Amino acid sequence: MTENQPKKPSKSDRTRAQILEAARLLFAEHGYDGASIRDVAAQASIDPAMVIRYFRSKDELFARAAVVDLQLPALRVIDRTAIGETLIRRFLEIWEGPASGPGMAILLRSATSNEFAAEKLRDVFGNQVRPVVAAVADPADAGRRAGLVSSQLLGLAMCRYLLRLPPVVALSHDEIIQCIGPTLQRYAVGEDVS
Amino acid sequence: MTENQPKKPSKSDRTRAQILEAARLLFAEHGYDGASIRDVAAQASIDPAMVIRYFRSKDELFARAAVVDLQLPALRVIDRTAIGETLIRRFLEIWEGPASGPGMAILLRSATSNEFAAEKLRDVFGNQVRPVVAAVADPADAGRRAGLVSSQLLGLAMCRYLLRLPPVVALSHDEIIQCIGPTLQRYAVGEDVS
DNA sequence: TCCATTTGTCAACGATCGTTGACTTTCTAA
DNA sequence: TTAGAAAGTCAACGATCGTTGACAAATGGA
Repeated sequence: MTENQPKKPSKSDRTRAQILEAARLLFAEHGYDGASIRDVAAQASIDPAMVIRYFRSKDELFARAAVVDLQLPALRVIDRTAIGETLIRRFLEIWEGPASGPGMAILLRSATSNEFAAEKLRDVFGNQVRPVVAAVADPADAGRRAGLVSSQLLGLAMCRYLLRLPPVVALSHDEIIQCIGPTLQRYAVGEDVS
Repeated sequence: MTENQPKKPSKSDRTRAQILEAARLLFAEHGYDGASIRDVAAQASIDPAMVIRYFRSKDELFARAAVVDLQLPALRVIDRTAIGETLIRRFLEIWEGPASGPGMAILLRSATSNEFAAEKLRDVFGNQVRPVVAAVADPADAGRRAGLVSSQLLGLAMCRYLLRLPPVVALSHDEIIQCIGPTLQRYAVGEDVS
């Protein structure tokens, strides 16, 4: 036994990983409807039947592929004077950093026409974004404030990564931080946001 | 001849209008892929073949349905101290007013997985939003400023009308104007937006 | 009234989709 | 070495899709 994992070093769930990686790539690029199981199989150089064998259905495959962890809890101990800049910096890491996967792209790409993706995306902002805002603002306002923050971040993602609006794509990281950061700051802790 | 139109008072392009209305409703609700020609035909209480007869293909039907006129040119003569509030008020009229159709919803619903819709949406913000911003700001910055404005407006539309994020849905018109207006104001003419 | 154009109906086509089951190959443990 | 499980291959199913063409009904001007 070449043990390093808990129980199974297991030979070919590398196939499983290949399928999942191919699925995440294609779902992020073309959405739930636009990426067929046959496309995923071809991308993974494998038989379409194997996709169903490893994941029971396309829905289940999508559910496995659309996993998002923004890793925001670490921001709970942040000073409220820099929450806006911190949020937008984390946003750029999530979308363009090497570590984070295409989870958010997968959700956002399909959320407009797939109710499961939409619900999952609502969960992300309800369970991951909102707690962070609640930690720096009056918890009674956290809902609205997190919603405002989400509207700006989601719109930026739409314009820059999905719609690829040229002037938004052209923005440098510093420009984004300088332009969007203050907006998020105001949404999160601004006093004029009733 | 009961002439009022140029040539044809024409009896049954009311059918044509019925089909188009049904298509706009379903495209706005379920997107390009989610609304089939058979669905549109059923919604219009008509045979699926008629949809193809009146519009040559589903693509052409979508192109006819996805027509958007934000009617922003009237804003060219606006004082730059209230451009933010003016924009967000117009936004609410477009999305919730009785006159405006579901054109924007149609585009936004499909733009993430349909390249034609994406290109059309880029056109809207390039040919309709950008000129307005260019009229109140340095034309050299108009591209970036219009992009920022678009990111906020598009994100708000996503959260409120498509994703239906509860805290964003719950916002009143006055709250939206109070929260989003200053953001748009800063994006459009703010001095710290390089 | 009659004929031609328009308008609508119906069934089917080819393609693609998710999914299934039978089959063969490969690997592993006794 | 050999039996059995695991991994992979293949063809096909039923459903849905956009689209087409043949045909019937309705309409309207001569």
